[in-house]
Amino acid sequence: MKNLKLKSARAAKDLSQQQLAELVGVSRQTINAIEKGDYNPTINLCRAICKALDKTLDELFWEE
Amino acid sequence: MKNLKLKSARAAKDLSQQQLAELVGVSRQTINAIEKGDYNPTINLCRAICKALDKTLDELFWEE
DNA sequence: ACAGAATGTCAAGTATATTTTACAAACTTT
DNA sequence: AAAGTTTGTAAAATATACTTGACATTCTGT
Repeated sequence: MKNLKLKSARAAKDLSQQQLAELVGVSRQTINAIEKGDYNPTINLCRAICKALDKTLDELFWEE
Repeated sequence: MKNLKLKSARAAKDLSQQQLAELVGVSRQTINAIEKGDYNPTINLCRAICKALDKTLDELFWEE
């Protein structure tokens, strides 16, 4: 399922997928795929994304 | 670095690595490696572990 | 001390996360 | 409307998460 929390946290910082990708050291397609929701990133990448966006794991990656 | 929060949360539920592995559907070696800290699990596995141990991502997998 | 369970670790294989290249669609600005 | 940027998506290659099997070590109970 789509990760809209990530998408909106990124928007709140006015970053493009490309810019976030560079900040965390992955490709733009990886960020796109995570937002699109059809995959399963590693915890290290999730942590890097959280730090870049000033959020926690629970805020961006928890789901019931 | 070692994940002692996971190790102690597992101990608190009185589960062996083997039992936790079965609960979340991975091998015992995978749980062992995560606790040992020398690798980088996927977020889906982290979420499954959290649910099995009644913890959140921030509680078990956040690090400064 | 012995037996059984739990843990640590290693090597070789398989599954899948991530990259690279590339192109099309949508949105923004001039 | 044209040009530039952002996003969506796909296929092939590479890196790495995870499995399987096996053995040694430590811990627990009898």
